[in-house]
Amino acid sequence: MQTEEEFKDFILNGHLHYIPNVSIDCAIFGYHEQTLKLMLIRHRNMSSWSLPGGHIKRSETLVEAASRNVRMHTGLDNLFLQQFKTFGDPNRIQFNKFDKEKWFEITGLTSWEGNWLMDHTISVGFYAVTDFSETVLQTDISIAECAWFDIGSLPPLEFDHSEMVKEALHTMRLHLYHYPIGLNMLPEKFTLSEIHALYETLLGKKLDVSNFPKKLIALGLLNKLTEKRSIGAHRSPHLYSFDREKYTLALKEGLVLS
Amino acid sequence: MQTEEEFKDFILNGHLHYIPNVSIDCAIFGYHEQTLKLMLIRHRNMSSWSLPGGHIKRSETLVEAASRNVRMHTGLDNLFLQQFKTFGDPNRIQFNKFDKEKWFEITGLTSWEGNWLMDHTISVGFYAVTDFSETVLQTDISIAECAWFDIGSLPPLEFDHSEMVKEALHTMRLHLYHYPIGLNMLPEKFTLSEIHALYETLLGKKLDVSNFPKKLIALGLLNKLTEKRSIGAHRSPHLYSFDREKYTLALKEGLVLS
DNA sequence: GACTAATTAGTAAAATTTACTAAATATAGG
DNA sequence: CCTATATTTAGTAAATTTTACTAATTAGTC
Repeated sequence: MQTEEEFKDFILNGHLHYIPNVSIDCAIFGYHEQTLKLMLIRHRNMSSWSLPGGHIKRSETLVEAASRNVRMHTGLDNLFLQQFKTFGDPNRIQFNKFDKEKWFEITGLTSWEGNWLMDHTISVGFYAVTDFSETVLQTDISIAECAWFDIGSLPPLEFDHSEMVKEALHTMRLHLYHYPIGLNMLPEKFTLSEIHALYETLLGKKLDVSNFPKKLIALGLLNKLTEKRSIGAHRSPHLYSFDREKYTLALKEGLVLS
Repeated sequence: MQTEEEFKDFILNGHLHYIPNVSIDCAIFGYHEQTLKLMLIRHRNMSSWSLPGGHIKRSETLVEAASRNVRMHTGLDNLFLQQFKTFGDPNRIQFNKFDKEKWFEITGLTSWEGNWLMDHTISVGFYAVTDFSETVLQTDISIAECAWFDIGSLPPLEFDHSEMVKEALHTMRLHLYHYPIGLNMLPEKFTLSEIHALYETLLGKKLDVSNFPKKLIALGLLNKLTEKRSIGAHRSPHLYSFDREKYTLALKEGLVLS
C-alpha cells in the first residue's frame, strides 16, 4: 500500500479482500547490545505509538497474515512467530477519539458510520523474536514512523497495546524455558557468553556465568565450531551454531530449561 | 434462544447484537470415574458433533462470551476458563456442505449470500475444566443433542474442532504443571488418592503412588481436614480441601509441579 | 483375631542443581 | 619477553531435589 489511492480504496472497499471485525497485532522483539527492544509504529493519523498490525486477507491463515505484517515492517522473512493471546474487550478501541477531519480528508466521507473498519474489532496477538541487526525498518502510506524502543522505556501506546506487550513478554519468557526461541535473536554463529547475556536480558535476571552455559550445552542443540572469536586481550571463546534439526524437533517437542 | 421465532431472528438480524466474523468455541473437560470426558453438542441441522460455541455479544468480553456459553450448556457458573488458541484458516468452515433446504425451511430465504453468519469466521478457543458430577446438560432451539464423550473415543467432529480439541488438551496438560487447575475437577473435599487418580487421568501417565501426593502437599495449597472418608475394608484416608487464598495466588503467580 | 488392601510416613540411593575453585588463554603493557 | 589482567571454561564438592523402595498404620472382611 504505497499510494494515496490504494489507501483510500483499502478504507472504502477493503472488506472485499480482508475479513472485517478481526485484526492481528505483532509484538516484534529484537535484541541489541544487551537490551531488549520492541518495534513500534505510529500511524499517520495518530499521535501515539502502536504495535504493528493489520487485517487478515480472506485467503490467508492467521500466521500468514502476521508473517506478511512482520515482513512489511522489518523486511525479514521466516522469523519465529507465535500466537500469544486474542483481545476482544468491547471498549479496546475508542472510535470517538479518531480525527473526523483527517477521515474526511482521506475518504471524502463526512461520517464513518457503516464503514467496515469502524466496528468492534477482535485482535489476535502474535509475538516475534528476531535478530535486531538484520532488520531494515520500513513504512507504507498509512504509517508515519517506525522505530525500535527499549522495552524498559516504552512510550504510551494506543488502544490496549500496553496490555498486549505485557502479555507478549510474559508468554515469550514462559516459552523461553520450553522452546529454543532465544536462538532466533542471535546471528548464525555466537559464543556462549553472547547467548548467556541474551538470556539474562530476556528473562531480566542474572544467570550463573559458569553453570548456565553448561545447561545450554546439555540441551544438545548447539554445535561447537572449531572457529573462535577474537575478543581482544582475553582468551578467545569458541563459536557455536545451533543444530537446525534438533532445533526444529525441540520447537515441536518442547524442552526444559531451568 | 428457545423459540423458532428467536432463532430465525438471530440468523437474520444477529449482527446487530453480535460481532460478525468472530466466534468462540469451548472445550469443556469433565472428569468422572477415572476417565476424562469432553462435552459435545450436535446442531440440529448437522449430522456430526461439535464443540459448543457461539458468537460474542457486542457488549461483552471474550471470556464473558465463553462463560455465557458454558453456562448455557452446563448450567455451571464461575468455572475455570482459559483461552488457548485462535483459529482462522480460510477453509476451516466449508459453507458449501450446509443444507440449503433446512436453511430455506428456517429462514424462508433461498440463498445465504450476504447473511452475516455465512462468512469467514475466526474462532477463539477456550477450554474449561469442571466437576463432571455437578453439570446438568442443557440444550436450546439450535441444538439437537448435548452429551459427554470419553476423550479417548471421540466421534468425528465438524469444522476444525478435532484440531481444537488436540490443542486444548495440549494446553490444559501444560497448564496442569504450572497452575492448580486440577482442583476445579474435584468436589470440595477429596482424598489424596482421588487427586492422584485425577492427575494420572489428565496427564495420561502413571504417577508414583507415594511421592506424587507428597509433591502436591509440598505445593502448600491443600488443607488437611480432620474428617476422613470411609472406603470400605481399608484404612480411611484423610480428606483435603484446597486453600482458596493460596489457590488464587498460585493461579496468578504460577507454580512448578514435576 | 488373622488377613487384606489401601494410606502414608520414612529413608536411602540417585540425580540434578548450585556454588565455588582454578586452569587455560589471548593480549596489553612494562 | 614476561607478567598482569580479564575472560572462558573445565572440574568438583556441597546442597538440594527426585526417585525408588520399605514398612508402619488402619478399617474393614472373613
